[in-house]
Amino acid sequence: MRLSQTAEYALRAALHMAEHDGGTAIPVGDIAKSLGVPRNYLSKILHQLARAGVLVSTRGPGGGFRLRDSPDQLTLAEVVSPVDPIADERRCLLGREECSNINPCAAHGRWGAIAESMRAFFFETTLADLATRGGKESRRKQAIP
Amino acid sequence: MRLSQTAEYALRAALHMAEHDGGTAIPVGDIAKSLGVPRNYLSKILHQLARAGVLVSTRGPGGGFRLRDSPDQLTLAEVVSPVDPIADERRCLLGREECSNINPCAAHGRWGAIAESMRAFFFETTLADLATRGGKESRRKQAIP
DNA sequence: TCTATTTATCACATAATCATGTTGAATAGA
DNA sequence: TCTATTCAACATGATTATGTGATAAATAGA
Repeated sequence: MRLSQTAEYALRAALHMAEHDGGTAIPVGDIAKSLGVPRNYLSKILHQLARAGVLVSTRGPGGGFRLRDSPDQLTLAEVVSPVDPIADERRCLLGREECSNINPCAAHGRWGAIAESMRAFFFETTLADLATRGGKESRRKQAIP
Repeated sequence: MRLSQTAEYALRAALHMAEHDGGTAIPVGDIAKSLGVPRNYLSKILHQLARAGVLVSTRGPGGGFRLRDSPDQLTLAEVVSPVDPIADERRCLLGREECSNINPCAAHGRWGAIAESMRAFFFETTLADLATRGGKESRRKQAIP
């Protein structure tokens, strides 16, 4: 009942880039060392994010990965979804086919509210919101007060 | 970001038993057929629940599984935890060591509220609350309005 | 051009999850 | 006691998640 390891790495790496944002690319090795996560594995994850358009990769000396957009324009959902199917369609906690929005099961309403708040958190929160570096912590919308 | 397949099976099976409660044991085969899940796999899951004290198993003709307690005395957490570590300690969404309740990261507070509501849902909701069969839908506490 | 740096990609290794099949043990009832 | 029923236990396989290592490709700069 939590983020996959992969998604967690992706999020922490993106956050690290947001916090050390300078428009300059950061090598995988540096990020891996900072976060204390396996280098090669992180490399693959960042590559996935690059293919998804969340990051930009540059090869060769001075290369590395950087965020495609500014941190206040990237939601957690955008970072996580390429590696972990977040907020999927079936809102029903149980896998019941007979349960839908039209004919909801008892869990539907009560769990639905929680699922919705989770969805909102991932889709409304930006990297800038979570970055610890002081300064311009602009945020988009605020679903959770 | 959802229950494991195993936990979902456990929950659905327990719910099925709550809805067909008569103090009588139900064979795995019947439950598996009703839920449309693999029989042998469900058997192992129910066995785990029995060892955890959530279910009682009876062998031989007329045997099967039944709930140890009445549905309004069994929380979702009790059913799910034997097969899926739910609501674990680390409240921090990211795996940051430097993040604790004393020195929280930016995600901490906002995500913490959601994590807490999830925890409450699993620990305060009983099988009776989710059982669709009409009648005595007694509930313990109501954390989520 | 040559070299150092860095991502991209491929091939595995390992463990967990998900699932199936088979056999053994217990038990109710004839 | 015999038999059908049912859980218990074990072995095994498939798939996915997680992680490692080696090599190829790109590129900046001397």
